[in-house]
Amino acid sequence: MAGKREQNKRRTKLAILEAAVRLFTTKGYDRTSITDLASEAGIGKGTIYSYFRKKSEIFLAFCEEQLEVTKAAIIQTETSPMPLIDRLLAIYHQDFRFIHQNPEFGRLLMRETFFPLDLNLEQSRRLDNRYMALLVPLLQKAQLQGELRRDLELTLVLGHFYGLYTMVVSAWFTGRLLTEEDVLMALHALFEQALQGLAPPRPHQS
Amino acid sequence: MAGKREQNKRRTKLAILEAAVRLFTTKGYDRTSITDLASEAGIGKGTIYSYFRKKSEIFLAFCEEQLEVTKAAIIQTETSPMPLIDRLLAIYHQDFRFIHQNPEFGRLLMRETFFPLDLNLEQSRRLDNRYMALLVPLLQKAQLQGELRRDLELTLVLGHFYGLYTMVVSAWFTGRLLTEEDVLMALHALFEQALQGLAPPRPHQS
DNA sequence: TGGCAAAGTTGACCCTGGTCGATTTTTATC
DNA sequence: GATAAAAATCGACCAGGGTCAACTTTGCCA
Repeated sequence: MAGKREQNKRRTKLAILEAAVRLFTTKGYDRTSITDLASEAGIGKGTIYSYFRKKSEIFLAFCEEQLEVTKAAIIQTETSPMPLIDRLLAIYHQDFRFIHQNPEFGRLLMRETFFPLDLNLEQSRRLDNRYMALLVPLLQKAQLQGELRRDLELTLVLGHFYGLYTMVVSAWFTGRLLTEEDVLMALHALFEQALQGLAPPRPHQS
Repeated sequence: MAGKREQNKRRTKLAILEAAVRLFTTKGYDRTSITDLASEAGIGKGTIYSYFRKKSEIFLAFCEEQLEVTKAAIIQTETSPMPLIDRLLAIYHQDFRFIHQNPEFGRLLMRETFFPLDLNLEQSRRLDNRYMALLVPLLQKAQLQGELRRDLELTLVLGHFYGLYTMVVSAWFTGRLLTEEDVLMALHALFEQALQGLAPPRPHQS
């Protein structure tokens, strides 16, 4: 039997993750204690800590799983022939839907992603590198089609949009934007601004 | 003695805050327990909770105090006659200096400000309403001087810049940007992008 | 197979944030 | 000043995250 040890480890980790899915979605993250998690997974409390360093790490792993759905949805929109702005809006809308439906998870996820407290660096980075991989091709295409300046570094462009999205989500979390509709409108306005520029159009240059 | 009660309350609250300044700056936030705080302030543990609802609230109050310095520095730059982008950069640079020097506080502050967990809503809102009050006049002036489109809602413009700033700070926290210099350069590039627009300049419109 | 080292598991334990009812202090009223 | 209501203080207590030294299982080799 090739590696009983490995096999067990994989099974235990899976059990923890499954327990997490079950308990987090029913009781919420805060209301789920490590002890709960352990007994639901049928293992001892200490064992959990030989698979995850902190509770929040379990949470991130959980989120990664949940986000696969979103990711799939995003990939779908990717091939449709719309103007860049609409594509971006569709994608971020998709993302926001998840947050809107799971505010608790969304909040914690964004907290950890943007201002990570633990040493989740690799993990948190992996999480939004996914976005990079997803969006960069889209931006490249937009460049080719003349919807986007070609002299810009795509990383920065991506950061630009992502920053605006973050700001809007934060505004929703803090109650400055109330409905899903508000969020979308604000996002649209900001993206429009970003594309057209905040400075008045030059009379004609060159 | 007009209101011994009020007097005592004020004194106690001050004592807590002073203890917070002393302990947070020497031991850090996490390493300072509520009990530490209480004994340093010369009061009982429970008393703290009749002045602050959560530990994080003490922290925010502490930050508000620390940020007065930054605020003052910002006000100074406000009257100098530079192009909008340089002014903005100066301001955010100032702000980042605080974060750079106090990463732990900066991180927690931004976490609470953007994705508040407790019911700090009023407090967290107050914190960045300050920025509004500070920056809006600057933007208005820029509008008058033709550096900024006049058809834009200033709230959105402000959100735009703030969002970009946040993104850059987050990139620093997550190790994507390493030095203070990197941060400034990225911020400059993003602001430039925002002003000029991401879309290619229209040949000539209207 | 026997036996031993390494890997993995465990729950008692520690510490901390936050609660709560009992106790003390202040104010108002007579 | 006496007294009662209201406000404020307090620390024992609780629950949860995280640690660790003892213990069990697995893999390996003679």
